[in-house]
Amino acid sequence: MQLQQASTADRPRSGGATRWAAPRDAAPPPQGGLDLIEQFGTRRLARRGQEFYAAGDPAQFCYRIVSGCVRTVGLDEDGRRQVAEFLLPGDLFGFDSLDTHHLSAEALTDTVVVCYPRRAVDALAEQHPGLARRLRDLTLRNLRRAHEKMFLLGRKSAGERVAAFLLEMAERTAPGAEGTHIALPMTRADMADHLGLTIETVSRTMAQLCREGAIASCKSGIEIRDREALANFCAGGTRH
Amino acid sequence: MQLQQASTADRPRSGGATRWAAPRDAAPPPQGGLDLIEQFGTRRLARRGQEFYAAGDPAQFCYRIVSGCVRTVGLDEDGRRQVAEFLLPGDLFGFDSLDTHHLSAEALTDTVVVCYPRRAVDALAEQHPGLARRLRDLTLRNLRRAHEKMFLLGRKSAGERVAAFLLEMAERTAPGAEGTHIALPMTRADMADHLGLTIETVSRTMAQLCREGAIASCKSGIEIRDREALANFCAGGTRH
DNA sequence: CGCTAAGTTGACTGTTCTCAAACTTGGTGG
DNA sequence: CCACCAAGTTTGAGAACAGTCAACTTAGCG
Repeated sequence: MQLQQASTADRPRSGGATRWAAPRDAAPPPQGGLDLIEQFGTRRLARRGQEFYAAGDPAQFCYRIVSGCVRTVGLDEDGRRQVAEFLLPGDLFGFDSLDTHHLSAEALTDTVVVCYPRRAVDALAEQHPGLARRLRDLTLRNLRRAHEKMFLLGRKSAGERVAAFLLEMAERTAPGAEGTHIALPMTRADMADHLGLTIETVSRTMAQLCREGAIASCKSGIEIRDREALANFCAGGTRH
Repeated sequence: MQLQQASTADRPRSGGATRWAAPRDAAPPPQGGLDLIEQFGTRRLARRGQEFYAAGDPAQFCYRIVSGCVRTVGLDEDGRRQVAEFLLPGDLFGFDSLDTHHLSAEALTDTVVVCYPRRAVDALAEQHPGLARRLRDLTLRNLRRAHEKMFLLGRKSAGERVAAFLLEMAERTAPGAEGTHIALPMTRADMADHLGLTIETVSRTMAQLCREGAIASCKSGIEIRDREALANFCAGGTRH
């Protein structure tokens, strides 16, 4: 399942754009100090289900998503799973590692990434304090998000978790828009393992949100019908 | 409740060592690139309950604990609380912030810290790539710990959470030692808000661990009686 | 067109929460 | 020194939320 470098490699500006590089879902290259690393980026395609790296692997590469969706996953000896994050076009991953990755990263859909050798990134950071700063800020933002997620997992009800998740996905894919279609490329099992619930509870909760008119379910996604109601649900919809 | 700078400030090497600077619980200054910032450190005493900073405050200082114990806390509008971490001598905090702190930090006991101005730390990091690297690694380790905690909160039972917490505290205060006294300077409420449980559940679970002989409770702490049993409890003690 | 994986729904169980009361503990002042 | 008080902790009984098990439906794919 490991990503094949040779077979899917693709020069950064090579003319042969595949359908994965279609402009409508392509994420722009990063701004700020991070554009320095762009010269070392290599474009790659990962098929649905392919693994970018496994937990414990040496951290050789970091990635930026151009199109598609990726999940980072932790697994314990009992087979219990925790999906740390879902990553969308524009998101970076694999930067948040020391010598080895402690989570695995897998493509949820066919995904195009730009891939940077860590060695080059680290060397560049040595010379450019601005880049080093950006990398630290990136990690700090991830840490902040992790703390918010800890709060979600430790202190929120099933309803609040699902509603918060849907709002987050909506915000990330179509900021501010109401009534638009939100793609949910992950399975119920992925959502459950992300939210600390079971697939049945996720399914039931989404059914309830439909019944109450907050969302409508389309195929492989939802539509936000009543953002207000969803946000409300976030802060104690089930609790009295 | 905000920490008073003037009244508690204390020059780094001033002779007037208070009882808080007693050598037996004093943590050594940091090694690696981090010792560079030591020249800017100022020693301070925070009384039990005092706040180093609140969520939303501009991030002006970062801290290293010399003795005592600190908690970082997130609070939401409903009054629900999440204790992100407990910090012990040698631990650093306040480094994991962007412009503002997103958690508050409070002293659990009378605590001596060394306090570094962020402005100086950042400026130093600009000039010393090694320090910048160390700061990023520090944040990365925090992120890794946050991910482990997410797993704990999302996927483990009450028994596993409490057992894991006690083992973690044991490991941090007396690595490898069995039968030693482990201080627990936090209240049951703090533990509950850290583990995503209620005080009653924490209390009941600890009572059960006592009954089973894994631990014994001393005043304001516990003694690990059977590390094996505790570790066992960690990985599915209540589950079949 | 049937196979498999994913999703839904229902009935039931159980862990954890809630509410309430009794019980420690530590500090304060008479 | 002891009584008192407040804060924290323990324990119990019952309720509720989410989990488990199982049947069924739907969707995707050869």
